Amino acid sequence: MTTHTHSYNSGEYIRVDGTNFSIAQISASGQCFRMTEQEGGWFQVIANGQRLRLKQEQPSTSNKCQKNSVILMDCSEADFQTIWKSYFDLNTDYRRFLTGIDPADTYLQSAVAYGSGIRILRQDLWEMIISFIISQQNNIRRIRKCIETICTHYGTKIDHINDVNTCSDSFYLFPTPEQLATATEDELRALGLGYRSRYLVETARSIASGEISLDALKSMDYPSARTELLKLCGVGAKVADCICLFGLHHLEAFPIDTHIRQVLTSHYPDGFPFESYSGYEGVLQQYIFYYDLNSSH
DNA sequence: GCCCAGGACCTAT
DNA sequence: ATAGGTCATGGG
Repeated sequence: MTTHTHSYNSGEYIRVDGTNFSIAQISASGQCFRMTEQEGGWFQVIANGQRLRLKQEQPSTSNKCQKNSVILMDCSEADFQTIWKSYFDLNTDYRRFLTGIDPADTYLQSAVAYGSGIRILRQDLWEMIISFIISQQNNIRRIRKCIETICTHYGTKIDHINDVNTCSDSFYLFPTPEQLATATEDELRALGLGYRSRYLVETARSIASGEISLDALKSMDYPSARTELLKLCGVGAKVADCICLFGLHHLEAFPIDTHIRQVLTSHYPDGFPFESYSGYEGVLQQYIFYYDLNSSH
């Protein structure tokens, strides 16, 4: 992976080469709900207290393999090195997870080939807790909508002024535990959060009060963190595993939702070979999920 | 109208 | 322990 810095009228952007990384696949993989497609092939993600714009350049040759494409990120070299490189988990070589699949497992081979370019992002723990409480018995489109709603009502507004044409451009950060703890159940229900409103209020207060410590969770191994997360209202086995995988980067967490359960029963009637992929089961889970959700096979 | 969407809680056995 | 009913909302 190599980077090059370029400047433009009011800042600089980074060209990243050789990442084996697909923005579109990450965006569609249902792990990062605040990563959205914009016009002209650009995406944006709001994370780490800021907004990043990014775009994948199509390879000029007829080879459309995204592994070798270039990614543009609207940020400084310093921010890329200290923030975004880690956020997108670009220091991890995913080939070691994907090249050792059992050749006889044609379904998993297909899933891994279909989703090559997906990575497990290193997202904010608190944001993952709330996001995946909202995700239960819900579809991705409405999950995104619900999250944007609580961001605009309880999160900090960030204003950007475009010097060229003086049009304002603003976005909202994900609310802090303290900010969300000011919400009432009735407020959230009025905003369309439904029966999950009570879960959000109680969990926000558990975290804001320190009853459950985010820092403590970050220092725990997977089994301990999972057990601790199950104490939160609205967090069951599946949501706890999503939080462990996406918010704590415990790659051995294997969330079993409706899609995964159906794949396991139809393609692995004798059991999924977890032992063969010990330590990174969750990476494969995400490839199976993406494949099942988007390939329409 | 019915069914489903990255399930969890509550209650009754 | 565990099985069944209930919970909001929006789209197909």
